[in-house]
Amino acid sequence: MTLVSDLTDHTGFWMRMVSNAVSQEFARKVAAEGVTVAEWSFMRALYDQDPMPPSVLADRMGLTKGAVSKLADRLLTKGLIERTENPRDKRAHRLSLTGDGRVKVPALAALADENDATYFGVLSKSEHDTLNRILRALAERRGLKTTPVD
Amino acid sequence: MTLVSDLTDHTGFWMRMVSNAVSQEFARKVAAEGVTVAEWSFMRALYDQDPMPPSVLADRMGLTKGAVSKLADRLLTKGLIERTENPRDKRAHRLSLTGDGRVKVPALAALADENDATYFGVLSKSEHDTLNRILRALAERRGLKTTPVD
DNA sequence: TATTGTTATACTCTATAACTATA
DNA sequence: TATAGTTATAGAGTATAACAATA
Repeated sequence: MTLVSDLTDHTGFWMRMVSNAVSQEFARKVAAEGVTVAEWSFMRALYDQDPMPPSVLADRMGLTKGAVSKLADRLLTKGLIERTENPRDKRAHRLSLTGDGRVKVPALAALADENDATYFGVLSKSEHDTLNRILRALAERRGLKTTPVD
Repeated sequence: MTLVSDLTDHTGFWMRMVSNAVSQEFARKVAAEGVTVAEWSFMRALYDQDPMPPSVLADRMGLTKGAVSKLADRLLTKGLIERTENPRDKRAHRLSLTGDGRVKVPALAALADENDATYFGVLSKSEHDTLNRILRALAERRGLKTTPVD
């Protein structure tokens, strides 16, 4: 420890380094399927509960309404989701996966599995379990519950 | 584990979530000092070795030359660094901290210390050591050696 | 008036590629 | 021609705020 702490003295530094590497590699993999990581998270959320209003999706993903609108626009252009009006409340919209979108989700999930295995497969079972436990504890302690997308 | 793996099945998901929270909180703290996280990394690198050509800084930080130029422009405007010509090779430039910039580094380092303590202080000593060890091992295994900035 | 969404604007981070000046 | 750096352009991610339509 020098008088002025070094960047590498911080756990946050190493976490950011590893996290960025994992995410960037995953971004490259999903790019081959024509989507970004944020779009994958968006589609994965709809896969479980579909249709869903933009407001709920924003809450789930920890994004603003504006950010969700922008993501939705891109996915609409790609033909992966649909946007329909709610007849009961014409202010409200409903987002859902198209057939193409629904087909794509398992392929993207497989890429996520593969990416995780590549990065964390070098750990022993016990190390991997410990890492998962610590990360979940940290997330819970800070009240994190949204989906990070970058 | 469902047929299609969930986002939360992946260690990468949790790491991204925690890492983003730590980084975003740190970004808010350094914003109060008028700089971004990328600018802090930049200044911290110059604090140790000053002056330094943009090309070396790009290599250290894992950024392109263009990205370094842009960051340098912002720090110049803020009066935190200086850019001078190398008289031996007039293509080459040298970047160094100004007096103001040098004074600011220890304050920013203190914020980094504080941020790390806030987030990881909830872990036991043994957990914290294990986390550090695993993160460094993962970084080393993947050949990571640059400074993440986002 | 309050709420749901979209649109406009802006800024950071980052990359690629064109360009300038010098070697 | 090769190299150091800057500038131009672009796209993702994100936020705030103004706006439109509806309740």
